[in-house]
Amino acid sequence: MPPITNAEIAAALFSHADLLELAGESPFRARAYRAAAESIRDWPEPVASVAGAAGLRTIPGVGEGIAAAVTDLVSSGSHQPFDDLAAAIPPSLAGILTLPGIGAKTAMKLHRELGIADLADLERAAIDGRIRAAKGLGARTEVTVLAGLDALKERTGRMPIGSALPAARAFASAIRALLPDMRVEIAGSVRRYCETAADLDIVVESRDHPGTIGRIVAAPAIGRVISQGYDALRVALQSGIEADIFLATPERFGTVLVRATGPAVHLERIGPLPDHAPDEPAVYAAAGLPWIPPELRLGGPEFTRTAEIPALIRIEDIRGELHCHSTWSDGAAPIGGMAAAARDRGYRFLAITDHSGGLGVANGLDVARLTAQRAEINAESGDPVLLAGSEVEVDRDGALNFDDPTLAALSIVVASLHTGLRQPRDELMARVERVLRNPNVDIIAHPSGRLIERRSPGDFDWPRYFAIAAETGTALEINADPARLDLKPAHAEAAVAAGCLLTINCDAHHPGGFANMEYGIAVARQAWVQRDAVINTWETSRLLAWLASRG
DNA sequence: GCCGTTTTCGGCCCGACTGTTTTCAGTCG
Repeated sequence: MPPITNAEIAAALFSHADLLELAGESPFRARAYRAAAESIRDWPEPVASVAGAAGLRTIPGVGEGIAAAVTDLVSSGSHQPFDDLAAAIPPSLAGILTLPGIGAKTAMKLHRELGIADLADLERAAIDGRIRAAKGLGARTEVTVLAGLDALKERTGRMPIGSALPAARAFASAIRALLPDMRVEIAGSVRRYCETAADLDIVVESRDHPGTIGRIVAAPAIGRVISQGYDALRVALQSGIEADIFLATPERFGTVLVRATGPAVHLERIGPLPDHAPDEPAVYAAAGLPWIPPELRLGGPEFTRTAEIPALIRIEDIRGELHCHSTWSDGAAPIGGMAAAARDRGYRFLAITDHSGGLGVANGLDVARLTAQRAEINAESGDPVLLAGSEVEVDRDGALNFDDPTLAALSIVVASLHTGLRQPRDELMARVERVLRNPNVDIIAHPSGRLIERRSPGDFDWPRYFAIAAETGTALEINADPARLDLKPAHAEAAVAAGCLLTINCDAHHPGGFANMEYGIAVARQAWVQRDAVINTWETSRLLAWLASRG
């Protein structure tokens, strides 16, 4: 029997966490299992080969209890307390917890009173109108369930780029360490900065394919080999992520890299690829084309708009960020720490925009704390220039958390809708219009409210949204958090075409959060955005003048 | 169940909204 992989251990812990939640155990206990599961899934080496409980406990989130469970799972594939709970509550029931509005209590009620054990049972019950038979549940719950099931069916099951790209980089580094003199490049949808990826693709330079494959399969990050050919290999990593590895001789590395990067619609437009091109520019040159950056390979506009490519925004154009958080609200670092991180990136300005009081869970600021914070911001060094701001919560009626004099006293105001995103279109649009028409509001953050693969965007009337934003001069954000990527490329392109200004921000909650800028830049480039439309590429003086000209 | 050095217990996200009640439990961000 092959040793259990990190992904399999993590799956057992995740499943137990769900069952603990259903069983009504302490939510902190369930959370502890999930935290340990994530740590183990992402551990760079096989946890099965980590020796002893003491070794296991060096993994963050793994303590005495979970180390014992993992030891059992490694030695026998099972752990008695897990099996006992799974016998009492069907693990498939956890599937219905993914529906918005259905929590552990409701799930158990549905199980006990209606015999529901999985999503399919629940769907039938909702369609038949049987959910209302359960005490405390009504017709509205049936609607919620059916809407949730619809949203679930739209999920792709792919991993977000924010997980896929770091995983690809880590795996590519591991291969480079085994093959120090060979080129190793990430390819596929990850290289193209697609918002989700099904798997990883890696191209490895090789002069001796059997020998190269022999060295790669020894990588500790690999959980098992799925299939193996002469010049290709498909593996499942310890994390459960699957990866295709393509071998290429130096003479045809470019050909293989272009093909492995795709997508098919782009390759079709290029036509037959040369058999032997050592690098990508040679492939494109053979087709009479300039080299096309991977994120622009979409199968259409990159062939007709080649002249625009050099003018597209680049990450070096970004001069600062206009949306970040500190320990004053839900950030992990004090203002000075965030400023230092921005300084390290060469930024000239940084807006501190902690949450307003309306978002209680995020330790939002009231007016008194906002005033105190402004004093702290003003006491900072001035490199980068700090702007005292706020991420102000928009209430369900479109009112902002702070009154106009308070907003006017801030250097920058970022408005956000975090709640009520499922309102009908006319209510949502009325809220947004009220916010856009407030002259104190400079930026709308993550305009659609979507969370990729987790929450659908609000049902906004986008042409109208962009028309009003263009009229009021309010900048719309491309939120670079890979869980959001909001605006998405099509909307960012439409916004600029309508005359809107944009800003690309990481919404950083800790100093490392600024590293997400590359994702936001990729979105902007996919939207064919040029630098000048993005206000945080502007010189500090121009940005300050723009802010001063507003409310 | 995990964590930490103002630790070996007490905290860990907590307040608003929703749908169902008839005064509130459950869910979510």
